[in-house]
Amino acid sequence: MKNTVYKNTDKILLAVDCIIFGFDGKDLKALLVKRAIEPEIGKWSLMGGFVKENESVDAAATRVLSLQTGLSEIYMEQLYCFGDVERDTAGRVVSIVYFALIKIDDYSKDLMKEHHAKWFSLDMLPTVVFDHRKMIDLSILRLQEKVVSHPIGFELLPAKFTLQQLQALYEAVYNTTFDNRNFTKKILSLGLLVKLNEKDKGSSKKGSFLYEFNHDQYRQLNKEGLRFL
Amino acid sequence: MKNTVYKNTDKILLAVDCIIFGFDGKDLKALLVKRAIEPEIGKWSLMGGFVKENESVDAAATRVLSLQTGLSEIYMEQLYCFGDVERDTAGRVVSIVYFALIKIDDYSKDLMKEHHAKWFSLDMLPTVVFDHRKMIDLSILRLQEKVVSHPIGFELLPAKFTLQQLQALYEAVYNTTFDNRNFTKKILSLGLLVKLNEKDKGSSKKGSFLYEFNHDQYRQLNKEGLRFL
DNA sequence: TTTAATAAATGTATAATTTACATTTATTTT
DNA sequence: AAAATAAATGTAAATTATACATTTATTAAA
Repeated sequence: MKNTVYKNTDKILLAVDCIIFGFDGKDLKALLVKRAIEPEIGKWSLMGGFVKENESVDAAATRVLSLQTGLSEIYMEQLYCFGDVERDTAGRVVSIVYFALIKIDDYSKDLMKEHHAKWFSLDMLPTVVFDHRKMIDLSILRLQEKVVSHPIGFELLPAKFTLQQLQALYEAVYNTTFDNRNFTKKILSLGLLVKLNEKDKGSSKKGSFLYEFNHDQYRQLNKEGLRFL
Repeated sequence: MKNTVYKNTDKILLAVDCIIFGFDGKDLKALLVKRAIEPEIGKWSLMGGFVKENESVDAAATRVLSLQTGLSEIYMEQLYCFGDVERDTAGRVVSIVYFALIKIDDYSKDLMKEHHAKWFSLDMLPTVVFDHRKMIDLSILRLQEKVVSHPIGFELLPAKFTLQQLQALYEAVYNTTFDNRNFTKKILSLGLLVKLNEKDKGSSKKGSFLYEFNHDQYRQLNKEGLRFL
């Protein structure tokens, strides 16, 4: 496509950066990579790339994510456009940031090595390039807002999980603790969970029952705009 | 600033579009203008303009808004980046959309004529260019989310207003009706409003008391993340 | 085989919040 | 003085949220 009509206007480099959250059963983590190009090569960074002229911004984000994680069909949404003139020290680049939620085990160790990627707990993040810290901070806020009305456990937990894991996830997101009786009561009352006839024996002698999400009910609640905690 | 490092990447035209909401005491309205350039010249459109190479995206939005409405220091936030390849029929243009809230009377009739602008009730919107309808729809959703936790009355109502006006605003945003006893109770319990010793006699023989926002309490609640209705 | 150890599962009473609902009040006009 | 009009106001019932401790299932050790 040619810009036949809009003459003499300033074209700008457009990038996408992706912040990827995962949950290891205990902590919320963000996936960072060692930056592969100058400037700041080798420093920790969000996954990013440039938007091509014939590519939608969404497609660019999907491409970057897929290229670096090997994952597709993951939960992703646009977060914010960072557009300060001096945000990238090497030139004018406006960045559209996306945030994604993945099941931490879906991301293969091989790809991790290949792209020099590493999971960091949110309270142990290293220094990152440019304005990426601002991006991460904003994404954590967005995640918290999101969680209020969207059952994100879906995206971050394995298909079968225990109530303990689910509660730990919510506690990690909100950085707080909940009374487990009240938490269980509330979550179960939503009809979102299906109790399985299977136990996870990993963490106790008694074992704890595994649950699955009820996808239909999830979609229903998403539409109606439920309110979680 | 020169892009000295990033070679051979695709630069893209960046635009900002602004959706401006106002409230006339009865309906929520959006401010549209007749598009001043080709293509689609003369059609209804959001206010927009191109981002300059040496200008932040935020600054571009502020500039566009200020240029066309004469207003500064108005409530504005970034909404979303629309980045489909074919969204603008005349070339590749990625648009960052902002949404703004203004007091409807602050926008002078003269400027309105000068820029061929017009307020439209949200349920009587005309056909608009490109993907502006999607932008408007998304902004209405955002406004509703916003209202849950932010006292936007501030931005949309005159400094002195009646409880009736405030309730009408919330009813317009949510497109519903509230019981006026419960609404009053709830709003007053937040300590957000200051009752004045003045009445507005415009709408009844008895007249209704005017209120002001308590700015300190507003900021406080904003920080704590209150929950409205 | 009994006992000890461990984490999972569960219930109830109280407090807080939300909802539903109709009458009285202040003022102006006739 | 009476009628008309919209504003202002309270209470009881239902729902939801909170605080809080014991019992249960299972395994490992005695």
